[in-house]
Amino acid sequence: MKGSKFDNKMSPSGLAFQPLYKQVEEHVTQLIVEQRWKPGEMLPNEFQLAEEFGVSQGTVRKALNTLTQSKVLTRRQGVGTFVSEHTGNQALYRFFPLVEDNQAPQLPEAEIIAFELQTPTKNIAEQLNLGADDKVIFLSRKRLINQVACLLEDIYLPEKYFPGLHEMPELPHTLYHFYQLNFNLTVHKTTDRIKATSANQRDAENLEVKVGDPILMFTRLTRALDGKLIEFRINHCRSDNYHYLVDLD
Amino acid sequence: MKGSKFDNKMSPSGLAFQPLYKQVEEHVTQLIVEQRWKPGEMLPNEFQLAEEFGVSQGTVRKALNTLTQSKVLTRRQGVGTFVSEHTGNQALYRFFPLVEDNQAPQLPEAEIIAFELQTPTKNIAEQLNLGADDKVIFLSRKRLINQVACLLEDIYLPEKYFPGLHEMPELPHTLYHFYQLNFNLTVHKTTDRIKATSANQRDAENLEVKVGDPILMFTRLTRALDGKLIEFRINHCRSDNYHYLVDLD
DNA sequence: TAGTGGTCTAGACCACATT
DNA sequence: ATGTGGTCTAGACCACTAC
Repeated sequence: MKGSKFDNKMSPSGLAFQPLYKQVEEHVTQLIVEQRWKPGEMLPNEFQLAEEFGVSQGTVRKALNTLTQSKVLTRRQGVGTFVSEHTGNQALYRFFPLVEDNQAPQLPEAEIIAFELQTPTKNIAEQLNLGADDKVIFLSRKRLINQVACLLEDIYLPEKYFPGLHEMPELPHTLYHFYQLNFNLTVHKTTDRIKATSANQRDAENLEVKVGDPILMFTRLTRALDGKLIEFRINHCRSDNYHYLVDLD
Repeated sequence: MKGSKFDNKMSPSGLAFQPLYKQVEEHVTQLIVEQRWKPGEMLPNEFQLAEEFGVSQGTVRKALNTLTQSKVLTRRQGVGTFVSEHTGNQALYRFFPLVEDNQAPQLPEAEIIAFELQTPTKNIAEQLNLGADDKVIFLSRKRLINQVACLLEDIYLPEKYFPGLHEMPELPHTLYHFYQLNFNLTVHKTTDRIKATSANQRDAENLEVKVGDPILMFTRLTRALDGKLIEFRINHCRSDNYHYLVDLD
C-alpha cells in the first residue's frame, strides 16, 4: 500500500509548494471542521494516521504537535490525541482577559439582558463581512465576578452561522463551548481593540458606576477554525477595580 | 569522543528530569546571556553544536527550533542560525501595541521629558522586586505618531542592571535595542495591565487632550532572557484616535 | 561548488496511563 | 501486559544562499 493522499513535488502550475507535514496539518483541521472527529473525541494513533495519509509516522507527529501548540488538539502521554474542547478552566480563561486587581484570575457569571434577531447596522455588517440580506442575533449580557458587575457585553452573531439560536430558550454561561457543541464553530482567534471612554446612562446602570466615569471599551472580532468571522462584540468594563491583562512574548 | 555535557537519566536525588533537547535549549540560552554569541552573530551549525554538546544533530535541531519560535534565535535557510537582534521593524512592533484607528501600525518617535536617578517609591520597588538600597533610573518620554502626541511613558529601570545609564548624554528611540546593545539585556516577555482613567493636568498638557478626558493607562513589567525584572513602565495614552491592539490565539 | 537549514523517513527505546 | 505519546538517533535528500 503506497498510495499517498498528498503531493511531495512542486505542482506544474505555479501553485505554492506545501511540505507534507503542512498538508497533513491542514487536512486534519479540515476533517475536524467536517466533524469526522468531534470535540473531546480521540484520533487514531500516529501510525494509523500515517498509513491512512501515506506518509511516515514522524511527519504525522510533526503535524499533530503543531496543532497541539495552536490548541486545536490536546495530547496526553499514554492516553491519546484528542480534539480540544472549549471546556475546563484553562480553555475558558484563554479568551477572558479581565482580572480583578490584586486577585487571581476568575471566571465571571453571566446574566442575559437582551436577546433578539436584528437587521445589522452598517457598521456591524461591515465588521462581520455580511451580505445585504444577512441578519444578526443580538445578545446582551452582564458579567459578574464575585456577584459584582464588571462587564457589559453586546454580542452580534451572524444568523447564517447560528441557525435557530434565536429560538433557544436557555443559554449557558460558557458561550464559546456552546458555539462548539451546538453549531460546530470552534473559536480559534480573536482580535481586541481597546479604548477608554466615559460611562453613559446604560453603562452606569449596569456596571454600578456614575455617568461620566472613565471605563474601558473594547471590541472583539472572533474567527472560527476555518477562518470564518463568527462574532463581533462591543464590551464596556468597569476599570476601577479590574484591568485587562496582556502577556506578550 | 563520546563525552556528553548532559544527563539522559533521572538524577538520583529528586531533581526534575529534563529531556536532552530541553537541556540544550537552556544551555544555549545561558551561553547567549553570557555573551558567547552576541546579538546578530551566527552560531556554529547543527552538527558542530551536536558534537560539542555530545547529542545528535536532531536533538540540537529541536532545541534551536524551539528557541526560534520564542524569538531568541533567527534561522535562515542556506545561511545560518543567528542570535536575534531587537532591530528591524518586525522586532520593534512586537512590543508596541498602540495603533491609530483605521491605519496600519506605525512606529512612533520619542521625545525625552525627564531623565534622572531616583530613590524608588515603595510601589516601584515592590513591582521591580528591589532591595532597600537599590536606586532606579527614571525616564519620561512623549511618543508621537505622525507628529501627534499619543503616549506618555514613565519608565523605571533598576540602576544595578543599567550601570552608568544615567550619565549617558544621548538615548535612541528604540530603547529595547539599546538595552540589548549596551547592557546585554534582551527583552523577552512583558505583562501589561490596562485601565481607563481621566486625564490630569500633566496628561492633558502632554497628550493635547482636556483635563478629565478618558484616557488609557497601562503598566508594563518587562523581563529579560534570564528572567530578571528589568523595567517597569506607567503609560498614559490618548484613546480618541488610537487603540491598544491584542491578538489572541 | 560548498555550506547551511528544511524535510522526510525508519527504528529503538522510554514514560505514562489503563486494563 | 498493552497501547499510547515522548525522546533520541542516524541518514538520505532537498532548497536556498553565497561565493
